[in-house]
Amino acid sequence: MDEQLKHQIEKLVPITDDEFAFIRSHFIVKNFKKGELLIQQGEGVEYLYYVVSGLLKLIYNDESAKEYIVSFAMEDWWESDFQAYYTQTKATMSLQCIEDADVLCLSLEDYKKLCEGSQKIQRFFLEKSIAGHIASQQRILSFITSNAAERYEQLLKRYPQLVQRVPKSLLASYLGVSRETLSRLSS
Amino acid sequence: MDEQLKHQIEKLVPITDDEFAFIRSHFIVKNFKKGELLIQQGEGVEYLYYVVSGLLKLIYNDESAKEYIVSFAMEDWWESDFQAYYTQTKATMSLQCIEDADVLCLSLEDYKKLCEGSQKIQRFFLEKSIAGHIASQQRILSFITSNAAERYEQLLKRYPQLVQRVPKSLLASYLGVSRETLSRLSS
DNA sequence: TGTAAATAGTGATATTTATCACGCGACTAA
DNA sequence: TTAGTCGCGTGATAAATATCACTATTTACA
Repeated sequence: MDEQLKHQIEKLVPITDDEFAFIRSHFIVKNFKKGELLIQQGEGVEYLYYVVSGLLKLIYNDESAKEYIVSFAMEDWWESDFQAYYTQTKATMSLQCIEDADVLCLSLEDYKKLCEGSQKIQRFFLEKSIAGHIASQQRILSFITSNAAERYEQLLKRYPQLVQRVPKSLLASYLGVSRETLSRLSS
Repeated sequence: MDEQLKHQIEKLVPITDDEFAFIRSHFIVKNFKKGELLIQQGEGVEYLYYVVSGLLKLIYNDESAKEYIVSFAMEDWWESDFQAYYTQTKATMSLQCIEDADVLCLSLEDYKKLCEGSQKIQRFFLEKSIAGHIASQQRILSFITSNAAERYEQLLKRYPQLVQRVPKSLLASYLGVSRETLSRLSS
């Protein structure tokens, strides 16, 4: 678990063992079972999560309780309701476990200490955030330029592992189409 | 112009005059007329841009040269083809001026020097990047949960200034609908 | 192991949106 | 001034997608 986080960081920023020990000391470990909520819409957001293993979904429930998938989070992904986390306001989304998961949790307080204490981890978060922004923009472009069939193709190409692990109804929600329409695309 | 940049930074991170002078020295000023290209799809991306005045559009052209609006950039916005800028690869999008604009330009080399030389500006970029990521996620949510009419409403609420300055055909492209459909919504 | 829930497919139909075609007024540059 | 482009609206029609209803199969778990 520790090795995984260290490796994840070192993909972007080389660090010494001491630096890693400092970084690691700010996280706590948690385990969630399928169906459990890490973040609940309407409540506070305590942590930013790093997924060690398992699979999560970031979802939004509208007034009629209909569920929309904003994002998935698999191994090595960082996830939270960022808006609520950084501003310490109530969550507008929920984060739910869809495969038993081990995660590392970072409170906002520890996040700030960490960034102050380590220029390198701050740079890591900056690069991660930029990568996230670029990925979001790609997904927006997909919505603007492509129909359901094309978006599904792009998803298959981009996250082939995900498609194996997630029911199609969730993929449909992620793509912004009804599950029936997605079902008919395959044929 | 300098005051504007300084104010923009200080919204997130307080800085001294000396620190600002150091930051400012890494930017160069450019001016663009309506229609001019700051970034051209297929070519290199020299700069990250800070918009002092005017209005830009970040666009993607598909094979049939159809144009899609990925983003607008007005006063105080930071814009580029981030993917191409950070990885120094060819642009997959174009950045075009739609109202005469004054911009401050930051090369990748200067960006890196700046981040190394100033912890504060790095934190500024981190916070800006996070904000951008959150905004993108909101827009994605809008695509997943809402139809054209609702997305237009949300745009009106979020960027009322923009709607005044931009032809509806461009707004339609930004919203991912045809101009005809957008036109019919108003009625 | 048995039962309920979850997943997936599909037909029928309604709704939304795209596309093509056209007209009109405003602005612009020769 | 005048032709040309641009922005915008709108009708007719086609295509894409949503919705509702039902079934079959698989999966989870008590």
